[in-house]
Amino acid sequence: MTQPTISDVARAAGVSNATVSRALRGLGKVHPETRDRVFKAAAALDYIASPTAAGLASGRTGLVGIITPFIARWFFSAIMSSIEKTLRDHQHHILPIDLEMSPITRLSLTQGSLFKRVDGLIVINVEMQVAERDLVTRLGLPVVAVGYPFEDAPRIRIDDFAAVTLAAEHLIDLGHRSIAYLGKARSGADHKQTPSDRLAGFRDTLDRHGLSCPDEWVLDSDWSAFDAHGSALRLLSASEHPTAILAASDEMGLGALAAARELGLDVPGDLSIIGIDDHELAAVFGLTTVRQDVAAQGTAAASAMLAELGLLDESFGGDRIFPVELVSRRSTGAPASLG
Amino acid sequence: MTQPTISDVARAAGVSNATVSRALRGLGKVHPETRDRVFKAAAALDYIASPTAAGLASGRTGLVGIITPFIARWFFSAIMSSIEKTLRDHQHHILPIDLEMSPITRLSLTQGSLFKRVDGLIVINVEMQVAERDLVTRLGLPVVAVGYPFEDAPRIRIDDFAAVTLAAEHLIDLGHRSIAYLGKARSGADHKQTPSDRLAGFRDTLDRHGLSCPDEWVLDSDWSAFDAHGSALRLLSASEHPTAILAASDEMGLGALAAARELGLDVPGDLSIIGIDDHELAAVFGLTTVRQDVAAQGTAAASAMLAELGLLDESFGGDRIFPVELVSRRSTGAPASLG
DNA sequence: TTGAAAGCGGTACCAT
DNA sequence: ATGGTACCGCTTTCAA
Repeated sequence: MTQPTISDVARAAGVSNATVSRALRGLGKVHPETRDRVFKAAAALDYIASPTAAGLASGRTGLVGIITPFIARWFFSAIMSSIEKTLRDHQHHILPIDLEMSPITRLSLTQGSLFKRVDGLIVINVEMQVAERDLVTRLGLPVVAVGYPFEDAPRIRIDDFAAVTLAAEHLIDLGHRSIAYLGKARSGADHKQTPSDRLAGFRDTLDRHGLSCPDEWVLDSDWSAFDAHGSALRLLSASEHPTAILAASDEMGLGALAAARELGLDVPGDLSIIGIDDHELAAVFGLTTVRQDVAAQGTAAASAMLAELGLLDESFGGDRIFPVELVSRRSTGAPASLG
Repeated sequence: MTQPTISDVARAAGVSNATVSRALRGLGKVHPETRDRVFKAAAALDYIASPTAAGLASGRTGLVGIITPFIARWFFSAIMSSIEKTLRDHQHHILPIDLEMSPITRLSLTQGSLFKRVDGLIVINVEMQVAERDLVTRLGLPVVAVGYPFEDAPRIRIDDFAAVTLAAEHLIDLGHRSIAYLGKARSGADHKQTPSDRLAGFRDTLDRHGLSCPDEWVLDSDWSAFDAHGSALRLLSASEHPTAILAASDEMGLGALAAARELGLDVPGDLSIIGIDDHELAAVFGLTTVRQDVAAQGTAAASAMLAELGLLDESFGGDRIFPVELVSRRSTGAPASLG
């Protein structure tokens, strides 16, 4: 029940604690024979070093905090999965914080012990609060930002503006002139950079093409499929509705798709729908979208963190903008009025 | 840059380290006036205790490991979100491990430092390997199981067998006699308890009603919507197909729904589809399903862990089986042949 | 109620 | 290449 410590291994191998430590961590400067004895002794005792003790002594915990506005949504769980796997390959663990419904609880990030128990922070699409930035600075914590920028920390992202542009121009090229937008952020959301960039891109593209979009066709959403479904239902039930909907995410696009079918609209005949992301279900339901590679972004974020921690030869830094790509499927086509 | 330690606070408050420690943790046995001085000093210095040092000294890290077969799938990300929030309310953090694609890497759980850095383990729907069970025992780590059982650890789950029974009988009640099943686990998956329980429930229900299901109507799946979509497409393209599909999860049910629409089948006229879970998109697409409350299960799992750690007054333990409920929507109805 | 001091289990610098 | 030995910063008896 009582675990073997480094001293037990040292005694068994007939060497000092220091040597055991070096040998087990592969620090060189250890005679191969000694190294062998140490490994044998450690194995015989089923020795596992205490990460806590090592952390206290070395100042490195092997933990990376992940701050996200949601855990349970497509982009966030997908990127977390990929970050976790990459970090684990380098003996690091993630310590995720789900900000959803925690406007107040964020105190716990600074007051509580999160920041003091991690070696670094990956911040996914949220803005750090003042107290949080202060503490990060004071602790000298390395930060990697995904989406929303953080000071001059390395940043991983797609060009949201360009992604929407791609989506909007796809619709425009098909002949659509009246296009609704689904996914304007509600005020107070923690998650806002992506929503606002995408909306800006939409407006800009319409402008450049001499088109406009009435306010009532720019739909609020909390970015859930459920909420989007309701909004789309309302939009499409009106006497006059647009010939296309650009949804700022596939989850919302799927909500719109379901709404259209529910109302008996032909897609894309009566209504074209395009999303952004390339959610697994977009392919399944034939939703046209602008694809981003989330797993690659996760790997990049994790690598950037490892680099910040000096654990990688390569160095990252700066902005890494991942490409996006139009994936044309069955939910978009020329408006029937043209056909 | 150099952080204040407990000694700095002690000095500033004119008391000993021990008193600071007690005061800050609210351990009673501290004079209110002293307590005040300590708090003021701590605040003035922006003192935050080192969790690592506290962990080493106390033997408790405040970390709970979460072992799951996937992070990026509906059930798993949803329950993780809820576990994280509950645990965080009690000053604990989660340390998730994504087993997906890591058949070998599981070594890292024991060899690597996961088990030695957590106070307990929540194991979600995976079977622990021998080395893992051994280590858990040796370390005396408390375990809470979700779904797949672990020795006599507290267990949180729904009755998968009953859930499928509910789904199958719904179809049978509607008049279906030829029902396909989607979601037989492929061999080698880490995630298997739920798949096998659900399949068993399906077979049993059919038996009890004197029905049978040919092998080619029991479809393999890795439980992704994408894979299910492909299987359903194949099934429904055959010259003769069932009047209903029971999908072992909503993600798969949605895949089947998309396939049916793609082939121009009327749902539920030509084909009824029922899922299990009540995924957000099930409501959106009108998929009939058997609902389970994942957030409640997450809260329960977290509470059970806190109880195991002696941090809660109430005690959990034993099996907690959460209720499921049929949610009838538009994807199921009587088979056309009856109408 | 408070303080002194011995750990907790490693790491890393300084010698040798 | 190896050993000695101060820490790392907090918790927890044991005494006072």
